[in-house]
Amino acid sequence: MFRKLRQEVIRLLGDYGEERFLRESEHAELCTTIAFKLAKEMKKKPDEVAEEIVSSLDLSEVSYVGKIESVKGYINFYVNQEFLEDTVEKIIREDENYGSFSLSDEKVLIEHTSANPDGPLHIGHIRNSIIGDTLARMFKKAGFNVRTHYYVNDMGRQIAIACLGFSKFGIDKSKKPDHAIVDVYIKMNKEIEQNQELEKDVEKLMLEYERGSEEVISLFREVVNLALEGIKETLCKLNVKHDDYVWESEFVRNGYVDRIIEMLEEKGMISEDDGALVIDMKKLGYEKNVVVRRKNGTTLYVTRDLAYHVWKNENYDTFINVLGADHKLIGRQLQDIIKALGFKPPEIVFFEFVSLPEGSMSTRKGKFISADELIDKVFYEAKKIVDEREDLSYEEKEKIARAVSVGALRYDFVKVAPEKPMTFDWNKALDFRRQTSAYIQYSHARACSILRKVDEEFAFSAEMCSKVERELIILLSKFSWVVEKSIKSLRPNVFAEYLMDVASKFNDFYTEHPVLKAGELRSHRLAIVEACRIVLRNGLELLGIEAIEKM
RNA sequence: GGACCCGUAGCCUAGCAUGGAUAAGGCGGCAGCCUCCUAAGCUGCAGAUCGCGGGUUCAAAUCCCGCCGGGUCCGCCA
Repeated sequence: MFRKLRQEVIRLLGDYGEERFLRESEHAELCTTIAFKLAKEMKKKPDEVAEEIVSSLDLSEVSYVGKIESVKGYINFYVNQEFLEDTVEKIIREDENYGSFSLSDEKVLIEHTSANPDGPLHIGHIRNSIIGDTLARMFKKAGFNVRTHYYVNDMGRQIAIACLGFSKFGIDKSKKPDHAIVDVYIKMNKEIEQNQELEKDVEKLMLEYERGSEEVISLFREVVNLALEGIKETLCKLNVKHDDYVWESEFVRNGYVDRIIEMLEEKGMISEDDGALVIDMKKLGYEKNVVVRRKNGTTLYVTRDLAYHVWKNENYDTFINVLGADHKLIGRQLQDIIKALGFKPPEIVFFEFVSLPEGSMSTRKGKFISADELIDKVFYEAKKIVDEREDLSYEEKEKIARAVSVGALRYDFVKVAPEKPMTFDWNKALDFRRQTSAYIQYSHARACSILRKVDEEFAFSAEMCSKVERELIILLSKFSWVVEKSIKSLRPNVFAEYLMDVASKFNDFYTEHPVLKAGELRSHRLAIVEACRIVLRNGLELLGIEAIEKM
């Protein structure tokens, strides 16, 4: 609804309706600062210009603007009662579809997580998963045709090391498979450090895998699948699911890698250097060249990734990759090479690292906190709090603790803008009695609790709205607008913040306004509670957090 | 050496794209609020030279330049 209002205001303003001057404000629903800009050109005072603009506007042309006024050069727009009534009516009518809109029906591919299958996901990887999964949910809400990929790096050196360790030591079958794999991976790395001769075995294994040796392929498949099995289980606990797992070796086997090299040759972008094939990056503004084929004839990660992006171009309209900040250089190089080949480059969301107080994490050295450990500990803490309640069954308590702990985790990661570095702190992760996600879930449960007690028609009336009710409804109307802002800037934290505001405003309403004992206002307020319930539930769902009805 | 990102109250963050109305939340601290729909809640108080220094502008947390602090990258690794 707010999107509609913005469109109306832009139309009403006509020549003055430039979007970049239009903003939300604490003083009015919308305001424009265009008078400041025009005042300069016209050599007049901003408030005079604003006055002139206001008096030229005809309110009868629009349906949702109730009042326009100019204050100190700002032009403020306020909504009318019809806007409030239509908003509440639309929310209740659309229910679980409220907030959905059709910005575009393009096919979007979102690639995220894509951690090397050499061990369990750690707390840095899940920042990737949570950003990626939340973006995917938001693009769907905006009407896009979304598919998510986990790109499996099955051809890397680290996988060869894991495979070597796997065949040498075997694995502990009593452990979760990804944890069992990382054990032999770490052990093998230590062996290699002490005995450089083993490097040759790693190289041989990589070579044979790329050449397609049946035996080696089945070894790699076994190891990678074991790791993925564990990774999928972890992701599932976090409500993250990928549509497809795409193995990079596919692009070697299906000819895309050969094609990409041919294309590069045709465009004259490639040359030989000491037996290897390299892309001349100086023309694209980079210091160093990029090798796409080694002297021994094997390809590199970037070669397969280029092939993957040619494939993406053939199958999707838009592609978004969520990558750690350490991939910035190679990511930008990839974008530029793909562009130079005449294809559409991926959009990339770079997120900064999650570090431990003692420094950065390393899977190879076994220096990391696994996502599983974090999930278990947070669940345990949540369970302790829920167990204090005596009015809930065992199943209800489990369900609540699960929902609250996953919510706390997801919200903690999603609320921070991707470009901000994070330092992980156990105390903060586990102290979630006042976690924002729980606060939002609690607000939802409160709304449900009221609605459980009634069985009657709701009848919203804009005339009866208090100040808080009015503010609350305007906030509810912004749902799809905030989704749009979030996906355009690829920053899901914007929506996370919005939902917190809704919960906070709902709690204001809740404490100030009795609902069940509101007399003639009862059905009016019930409609507001119902609308809030819907917005909170749909919003939590968008963040991948379960909206529980009791807590 | 070169490049990129971050730096906002004791702590965590929003705002920066598109400069504009008293810099907004949360945590923690202090003081209050349950004969009434879930107190995982609400109210109030205290707490900020928006890293530092210049510049542009009627107006800078926001744009430009320089510096400082933290992180990252610059492999025939991924």
